[in-house]
Amino acid sequence: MEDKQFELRKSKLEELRAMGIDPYANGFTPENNAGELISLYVSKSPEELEEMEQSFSLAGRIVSKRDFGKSAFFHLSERTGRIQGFVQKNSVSEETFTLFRKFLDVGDFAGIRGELFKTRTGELTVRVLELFFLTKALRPLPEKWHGLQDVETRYRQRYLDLIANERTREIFKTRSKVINLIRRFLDERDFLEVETPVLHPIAGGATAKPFVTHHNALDMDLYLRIAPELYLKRLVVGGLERVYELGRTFRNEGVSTKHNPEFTMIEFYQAYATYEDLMNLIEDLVCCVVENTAGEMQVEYEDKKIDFKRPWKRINIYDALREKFGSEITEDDQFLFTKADSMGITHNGIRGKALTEIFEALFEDSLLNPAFVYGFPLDVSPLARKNDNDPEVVDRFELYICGREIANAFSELNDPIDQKKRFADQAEMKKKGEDEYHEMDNDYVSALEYGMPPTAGAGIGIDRLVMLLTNSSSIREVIFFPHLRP
RNA sequence: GAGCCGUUAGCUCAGCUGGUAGAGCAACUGCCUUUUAAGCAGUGGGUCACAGGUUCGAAUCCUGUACGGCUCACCA
Repeated sequence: MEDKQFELRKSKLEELRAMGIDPYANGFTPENNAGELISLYVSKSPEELEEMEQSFSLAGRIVSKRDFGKSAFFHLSERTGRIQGFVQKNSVSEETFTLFRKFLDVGDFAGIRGELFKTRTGELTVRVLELFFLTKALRPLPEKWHGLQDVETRYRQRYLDLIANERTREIFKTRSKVINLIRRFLDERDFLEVETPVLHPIAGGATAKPFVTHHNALDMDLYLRIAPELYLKRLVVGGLERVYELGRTFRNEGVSTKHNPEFTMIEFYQAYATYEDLMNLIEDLVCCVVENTAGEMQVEYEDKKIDFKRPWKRINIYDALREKFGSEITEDDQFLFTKADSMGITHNGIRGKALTEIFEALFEDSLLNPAFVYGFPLDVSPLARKNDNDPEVVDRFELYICGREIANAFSELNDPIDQKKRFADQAEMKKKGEDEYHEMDNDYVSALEYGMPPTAGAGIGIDRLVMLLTNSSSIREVIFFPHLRP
């Protein structure tokens, strides 16, 4: 049997139609909003409000009702906040009063017109003079005090989560704000926002497994992008010296509290800059975002306190490892691989992989406050420029906050011959079973052959940044519709 | 992919070592013209995730499946 509350609300809807009232009426345009009325009039005295004789109109969802028989209170919720309304038998027509009492349920949308007054308890309230039925909700809202708790329902029916839980609304407001701040920050510095393909013939720009899709007319497989990097750098070749793209990226990997198959990343590229310039830029950018969302330079995350105070620590991977194990770790392959094996690290004989994995295993968790980790080995950085002093490492860094990688950046490799060789080396590894390694991208190499100015670029994981700023322990809390099994 | 935990009314949750289902909110019917978790009296509402099994008897024990959560693995 169909649910009773649903059937009842449906029959109310039919009755409304029979009475000539459209339960999904259009055309009511509110002239005011709750936030505005509260900020303008909350401090007025009851007498001042009484004298005003001004009428206001609002529209929103009815989120609570307290019925006294001949009068009733309710709360109306909309974009700017919520405000209390009061319906009195004497102040409205018979029809309106019945409409409110018998037909308007919690969850429905209504428009109201009325005047402001203060209740005995001092709450600013709209005395309803006219009521407009806007939308019938056929299903009841989640419970009023506990809200919606069930995690699965919160993710699958995010609209209910947003209706019921203030915190969820705040998280997503912060998310929007973060994105907006980043755009403004880069726009002010003369970066150009661009859009590059999501469908790639070759999945490049990162070390990750791609989603595969198929173009029917061309009868060819295409990959959802794992990074926009190689296209953005083609634009730098084209003379767009400062570009950024903020958008969705897809990686066909495991799902966890820190991984969603589609996630939001910003990448930006600046010609005539080095990775060190980008450390400073990212410090500026993240601090700007933190200051304008948290309001201070410290952020509570889980049981920790993250301090964004500058300057941020800069840690060299090789130095850190030598300090821990002595110089053998970087000079003696035997020592390195034995160490890696003893720590249960899979490296497949790739030096750089062993080094970075050992570093991560040992130091990642200790990097609470923002820290730039640099000195990455060349063989795990096929798109980064070689360091001028040490050809085994590249001019690359990662930003860690709270033990998590938030950003990755480097001076770009703009030597086409070196790039071609790096791709070839990667393709060689790929053959050996490292299937997430790059394949040869001749089209990109030929772009470099036309000359890319010295450039540095960075990618920042927006979801992870928002997690830190909203004290969210799972990436699913900061993505409206996270990936779940259907 | 592995381990652990969970799934009971629209929502939030109880339900003990097995005896056939309970509360609050929501809903419904009354009463109530300043409440805000309004109040009072009454009523209805369940394929206990699904499928098997054990048992005289299963929400409860066992097995499997689905979905979810956490941890680990994988992974920028």
